[in-house]
Parts: sequence; structure tokens; C-alpha cells
Amino acid sequence: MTHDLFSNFQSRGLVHQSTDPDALRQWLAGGSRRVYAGFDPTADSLHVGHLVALMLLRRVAAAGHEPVALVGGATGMIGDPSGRSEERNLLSPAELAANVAGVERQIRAILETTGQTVHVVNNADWMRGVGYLEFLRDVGKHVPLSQMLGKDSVKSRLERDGGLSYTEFSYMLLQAWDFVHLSDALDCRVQIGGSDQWGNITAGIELGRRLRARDLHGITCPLLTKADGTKMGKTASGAIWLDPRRTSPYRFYQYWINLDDDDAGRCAERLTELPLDALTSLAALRTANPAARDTQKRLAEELTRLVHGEQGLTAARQATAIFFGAEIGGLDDAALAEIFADVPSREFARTALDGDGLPLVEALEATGLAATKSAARRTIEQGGAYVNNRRINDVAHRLKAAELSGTATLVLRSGKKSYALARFL
RNA sequence: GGGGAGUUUCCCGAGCGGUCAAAGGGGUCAGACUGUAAAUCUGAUGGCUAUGCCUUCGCAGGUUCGAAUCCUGCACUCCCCA
Repeated sequence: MTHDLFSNFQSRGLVHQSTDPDALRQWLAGGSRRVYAGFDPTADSLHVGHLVALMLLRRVAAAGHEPVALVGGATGMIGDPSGRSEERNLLSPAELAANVAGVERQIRAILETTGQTVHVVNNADWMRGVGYLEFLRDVGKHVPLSQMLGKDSVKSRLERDGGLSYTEFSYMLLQAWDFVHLSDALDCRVQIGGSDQWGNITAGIELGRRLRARDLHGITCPLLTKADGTKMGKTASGAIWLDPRRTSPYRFYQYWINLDDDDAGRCAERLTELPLDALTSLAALRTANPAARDTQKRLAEELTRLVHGEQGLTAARQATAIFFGAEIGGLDDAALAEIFADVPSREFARTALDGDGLPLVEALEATGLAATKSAARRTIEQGGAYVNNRRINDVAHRLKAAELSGTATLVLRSGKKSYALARFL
């Protein structure tokens, strides 16, 4: 177990900016410390973009310190302008409460497996009772405007057409106060976050010095972006979420499998707990035999297990085998439903299979795999139609009960990747 | 206000009385190849109860055995001159 957390971060490329490294090391060397990172509940689930911060906290735990995860029930009502080009829409209190609950659950699930004591706190708990005048006198008074205006998050927004509202402008005061509050309540003196958080973190450090004459520390890690410049965790069809109801374990797994080599290497470094020598040998394998995609596989495995558990990983792997050609058989309806969670399905009357059966052409059209029956015919003629992953070349093919996998399901496929379930009830 | 050009299938764009469901390109889909990448190559690409039938070429009428193609009116777009 590494005790020098800061060096551990550095060796994995996780330090973008930090306050004085010597002071930081010294504080962390003093025993079991508390280190915090904040999560704003903008949705009822975290997504892949939050994994860096979650992993930072796991590393904190692994180094023998206690991770503190702050869920922004209060700050979430305002919206962080950092790294944003436009004013946020405010969430309703009900939405926010649901989001807080969802995010808290995920954070606990991921951090508690470290075995270390985990603190999950909600800044609404200490912000709620604070009056506006009180806040201005106790906090606002100690933050110079020049300092606030100097932050990148504010400057960049002021230069834009949209500007920013007073509300979002004030966001950093809340986060600054959070830091000071946590240093009071938990003796938590280190805050970590993405590089876009530097302004907010230093605001808290300043405030701690002015208000408490206390030394607070901060580390930011580089934002994880893909080689093509897009944000990590965003796909054409939307974000990759940690909640299996939003993103199935299979799609989550596949996201990592499909990363290009450089991105996969960086993610393995920053998002997994693989030891450094394992990373080195993966890098060697990547150069020697890129086609094997060992890094992607290992990364997908580690992260899927972390987020969805051993069971989720098994399901994702099973789905992967099937999606890449394995014939389908011996799976019951429940397993099929789980594996094909992302796949559109369409229900038919059971009786459609009786007699001559249901023309494949019709099934392809009804499930949306083909836009029209003509298109369905074409697909079949060109060898792109599959039932239970067996290619069907006969345009006149009719589906019969004997072909069902499970008791009521047929897996239809068009081309390499488009699947649909036909369920006969 | 005057003069000119145009409106074609998902997009761009040819067609200018029958051989037009309409060239070519793009896109899309499928196949081969491949690392579940990129590129490349091949095929397909209005619909259907399908060797035929129906619908499509701005809209509405008309001429003709027959119109995306000719005529009339209408709508919209663009350019030039005032």
C-alpha cells in the first residue's frame, strides 16, 4: 500500500496543478487524513466523466486516508459555471432530491468496497439554515471581488455573449465555504477535482486562510479527453452512465473496448488500480500486438467490475460473445432480456408462428431492422439477415416456433451490429 | 417597379415528348477485408399482395395514344437593373 498519495498521483499522470507539493506531502504524511472531492447532482446518475474523481477518492482510501465525497445538494441548486459555456437551467427541488439520492448511492457503492471509512456529505445539510445576510457577512466579506473576477471560469464567461448571472457567479463562494466547513467539521484539508475546479478549490483555500488562518491544500487532475478532442464518456447516442438502467453493462463494457489505443492507455493509467508494472506490460503488448487490444479488454474488465460488479461483467461478456457472432442457444428469456437490454424489441402474437409461420420480411420490418419490406428483402438477398445469429438467405423464409430461443424470443439481426428482439406472447 | 434564372427521388445534380423509377456524385444499407478502428473494394438504394402493378420530378389544370420533359395559371427561391 502506497503511503505517499501525492507521488502515487504523479506517477499516474493525475496531477495537473497543486498547491505546494512539500506542504501537501507533509500534511498527508501525518497519519490518516481526510480528502474530499465534490459531485454536483445534475442527474440521478453519475457518468463516465465522474470516474476520474471517484478513482481519485479510491486511491485516497488505498493510501490509508479517508475519502470524503461531497454531494452538492446546495450547490446543485445553483449550477457550477466552471467549464461551461452557458448558464444552466435550474433543477426543481424534487428533481434535485432524487438526484442526490441516486448519486449518493453510486458513490457509496464504489467507495465502500475499499474497506476504508467513507464519508458522504451533502452541503445542503449545512447551507440550508444559513441566511443570506449572514452569509454575506461571514463569507462574502472575506472574498475580494478582484479575486473572484480573476478566475478563469468567470473571465471566460464574461467575455462571451451570454455572460453569467449573479447566481452562477456566486457559486464559488458556496464551494469555498464547503471547504472551510469540512475543515472545521472533519478536519478535511485537501480537496481534489478536475482541472476545471482549480478556481473553486483555490477560492476555498483563500477563504480558509482568511477566516481560520488554516492551511488548506488542493490538487487537480487533467481532464480526461479523447484523442479526437471529444469528451470522455460522450458518444453519438449520449453519455455513458454508471446507472445500468441508463447504460447497460454491455454498452458500458463496449465503450471501453472501443477506445483507441492511446485513449485506452491513458484510461488504464488514470481510471484503474492496476499497478504501474502492469500498465507497462500492457503498453508493451499494445505496441507488439495492437490487434489483440489487451489494454482495452483489461480496462473494460476492471471498470465494468467496479461499476456493475462481477455479475454485470459476466453479462457484458456474454453479450459481447453473442453480439460478435456466437450462435444463440441455451439461453432462457431472462438471460436474453438482460443481454439484449439495449436492443429494441417488438411483441407479436404467439399465434403468428403457427401454420406457415411469420414471414421473416415482415418481422424485419416490424422490428425496425428494415424500413420497408423491400429493404428487408434486399437485406436478406445480400446476406445480411440473421435469426439467432444464423444467416438466412431465403427471402421467403418464415419464422416458426421451432426456431425460438428461450421460450418466446427470437433474436433478429441485420448486418453486423443491428439487433432486435421479437417476442412472442 | 423592370429584366432574367430556377423549383427533379434522403442531399447535390443530369434529364428537356416515348427506350425514365429517372445519369453521376454524396449519404445510407448490405457484403468482402479488418483490430468490434480507419481506409479500400463490391452490390443495393420509391413502394407493394412483385417477371406485374401503384406512387414520385414545386402546386393545379390542359395538349397528346403517351409528359419530369410542351401549354396556361398559381406559389416559392435566386440574380441583375431601378
